[in-house]
Amino acid sequence: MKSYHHGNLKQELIDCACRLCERDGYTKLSIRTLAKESGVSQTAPYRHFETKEALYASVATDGFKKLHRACYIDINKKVTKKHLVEKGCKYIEFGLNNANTYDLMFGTAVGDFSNYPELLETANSTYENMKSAFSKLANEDDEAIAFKCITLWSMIHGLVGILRKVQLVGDNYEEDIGPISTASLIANNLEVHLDKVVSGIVEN
Amino acid sequence: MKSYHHGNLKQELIDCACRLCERDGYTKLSIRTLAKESGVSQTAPYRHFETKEALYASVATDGFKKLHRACYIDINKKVTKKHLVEKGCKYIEFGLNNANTYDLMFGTAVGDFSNYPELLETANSTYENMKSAFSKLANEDDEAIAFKCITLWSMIHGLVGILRKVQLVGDNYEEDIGPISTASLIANNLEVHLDKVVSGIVEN
DNA sequence: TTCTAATGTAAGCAGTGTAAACATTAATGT
DNA sequence: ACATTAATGTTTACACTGCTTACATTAGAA
Repeated sequence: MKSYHHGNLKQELIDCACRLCERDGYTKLSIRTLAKESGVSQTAPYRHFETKEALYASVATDGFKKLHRACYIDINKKVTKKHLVEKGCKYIEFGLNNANTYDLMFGTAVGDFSNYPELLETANSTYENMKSAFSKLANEDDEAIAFKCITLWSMIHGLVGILRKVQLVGDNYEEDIGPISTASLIANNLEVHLDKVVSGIVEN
Repeated sequence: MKSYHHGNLKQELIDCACRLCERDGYTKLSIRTLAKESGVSQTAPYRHFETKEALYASVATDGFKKLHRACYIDINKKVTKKHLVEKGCKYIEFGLNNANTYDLMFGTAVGDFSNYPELLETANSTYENMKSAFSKLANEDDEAIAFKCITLWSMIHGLVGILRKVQLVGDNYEEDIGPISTASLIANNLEVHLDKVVSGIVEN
């Protein structure tokens, strides 16, 4: 005997969307199947998400929250280079292990974050934390710090993209030391690799 | 008096698709409108592209060709660090100026390049050229070179992604030295920035 | 208890990718 | 030169999509 009102539909839709997006990729997600999954009519989701992009924004927000948790550096304690390396690894692991969600977060499916304040704020919180970490590590002006942030962030972000892409490219590029084996090599020695990268930035 | 057969439909479809993908983003492209644009029936494109993904693959291939042209380093002449910096800039500029095509090339719209031999080959040619450049620059074993390639590539690729994303994130994040202004600063001083990055890799 | 806003449903529109059956024409082998 | 075949085009149709509109139910405020 189910009641007319669901009671907790919005959250259930988000949870379900997160699961399906990560499992099948966000392009495969349809509002209709999502509604069916929650045992509700086709158009019910529109009471909670004006457009599909808004739904995507919620999934992306959830992703940024998880990313933030995985990479958070405690600013109250002493910050070391080791922290940045370690959390950089976590970031990359998140990107590789949640590839489809990562696409949603950094792709163009959600056009302008400004339209989704929570998404904007959550996305920026990761950046802010990184910035604070850098400012704890060395005494520099804001511009220099922001510069280092963007640099490290782009390196980490790029590594996620390339490692994924190179593996997607498939097996029939069978050189002895092809990009695939090299990528695996890096992926399996992330810490070593990141240590060099971070050193280059910190000791700039 | 147009004839039943178009004559050059495949190429026209590709050209048109490239244009529309770059203008509106590949998600907005539909096979039907593409057909209409070429004055041909809705299903005619399927004689030349088995699926929409195959069409995307053609657009991506075209993109990689352009990218390759923009970044090509002549291996027969002496290769210097300056070349890598310069071509790295070209790469980033390509990514920023052809953002939608770039998404198609490095996103997940085309799942496995192995299914599209020309795409695979074209995509790898850029990598190969970079590898050759590195091997000309210093005498090292293949693994070390491949390593440097992936490193530089991921840094460049990441910079494209972050610079774009940060700008997408919008204006209402109005710190004095926020990520947006910093990103612009980097974008406007690409050569300086890349010089540091490349130096770090070359003099590893 | 009444009224209103929030949340649900039903029906339907315009658009999509793509499959199947058929039409026309270019290319090819004898 | 002509018949056959393969390539390339059209028509029709299916199942699916995001989203709109009009209406139904109900929770919570007045």
